[in-house]
Amino acid sequence: MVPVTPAETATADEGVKPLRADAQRNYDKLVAAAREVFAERGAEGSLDEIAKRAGVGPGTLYRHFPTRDDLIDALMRDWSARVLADSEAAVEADLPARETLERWFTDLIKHLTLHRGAAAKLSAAFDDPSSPIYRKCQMLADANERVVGHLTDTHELRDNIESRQVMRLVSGIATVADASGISTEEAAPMLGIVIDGILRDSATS
Amino acid sequence: MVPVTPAETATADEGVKPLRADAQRNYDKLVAAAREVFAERGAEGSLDEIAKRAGVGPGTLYRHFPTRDDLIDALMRDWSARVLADSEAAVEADLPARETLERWFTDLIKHLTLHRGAAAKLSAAFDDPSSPIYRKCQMLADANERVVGHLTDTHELRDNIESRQVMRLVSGIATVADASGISTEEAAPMLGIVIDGILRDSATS
DNA sequence: CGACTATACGGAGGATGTCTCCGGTTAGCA
DNA sequence: TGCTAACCGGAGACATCCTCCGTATAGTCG
Repeated sequence: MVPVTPAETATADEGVKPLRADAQRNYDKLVAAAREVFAERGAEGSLDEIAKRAGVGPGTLYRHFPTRDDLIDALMRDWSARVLADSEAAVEADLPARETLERWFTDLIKHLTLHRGAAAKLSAAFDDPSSPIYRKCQMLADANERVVGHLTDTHELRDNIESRQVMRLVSGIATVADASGISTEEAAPMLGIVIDGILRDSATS
Repeated sequence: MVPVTPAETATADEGVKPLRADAQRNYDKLVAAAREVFAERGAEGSLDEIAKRAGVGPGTLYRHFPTRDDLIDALMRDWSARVLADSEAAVEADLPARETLERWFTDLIKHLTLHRGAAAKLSAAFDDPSSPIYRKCQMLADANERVVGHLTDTHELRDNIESRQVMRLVSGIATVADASGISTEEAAPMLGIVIDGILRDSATS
């Protein structure tokens, strides 16, 4: 089990005391248990269950993670890096605009549906700076801006397309797909409409 | 307080016994209380609180409405009629395609965000025939099909646009707008993208 | 009108989940 | 080895969902 400290999460790495050995152990066990439970039961899985499965009291869980979102935030550590990588890959592949978008949006939805209920949580936190996962939303928005911005620079998108709105739109698709249990492939037609809606010269089918 | 019986909800009106007078009274009080609580606290408001506010025991609530969605269904009685009317009005206004869609989508979002959390519930029930509000989703889908189908008939949309997908897409926008607390006006750019994505000759801005 | 019965009421209480408080424990250090 | 700040853990207060069943009453029939 790779030790993962809160320090790694913090933006400014200064001033964050290292955890005591036992605290670090429990922290890691909690994150692992949370990953399990959220995978099984979705983002609304029981927190006491997570504590129990980590072999730890509820108090310990709440000390490390005051809110549910703090816990979700913690288990999205490496997630950010993957999102970033995918957005860069999409730009660098240098495919035609349509394919770039198809690829990136598919990735985006994959990341948004990390587990059941995740898409809804991310969507909700998108405009709420006080949310513990707000930072993750910004990551997503930045990654999306990288791809959309690139296509804007090459004049392949209509004028006045804001990446923020595109981000919201795709979040919406992910949320609906997640909530109604339809697969990523089944969501493709919706992505197609959005792509047609932002591409400049989108040949009338 | 206008008496509203479950009979009015049922599709087939045969075989539904009329309620006893006291039962009818409680039914109405529960619907009124639910309307209040859902308006205040959203679709996740406490059911016990609704019972209490109706001056009725929890048992009575659960007898009339086995699930939360049955209750939500009940207080959307006249809602269906309004949705229907708006879709017909949109078609009959006979405006240019873009304006027709702008108008209809705005109405649609208004109906989907009946109260906080409603959009998410409707989105989730869209593909779940066992849900008590599935029927309401079909209403919505039919109304949307009326508008989108009309524009398809007049060849104003791209080929292969399925009204079902459009419906999902707009539900997604409504869900995100609701969850992140952005207003209907702020959602307009997203609707614009969708409209551009389905209109045949959508001039590149 | 009085009695009978199907129907409906209501609230006590079990099950589950969230979150806190504080007496007891232990890691790290001198 | 002993001290202390940091940490643990679980009892329990509180909220919410939902059920069960003894009690009450509306509607009906003689």
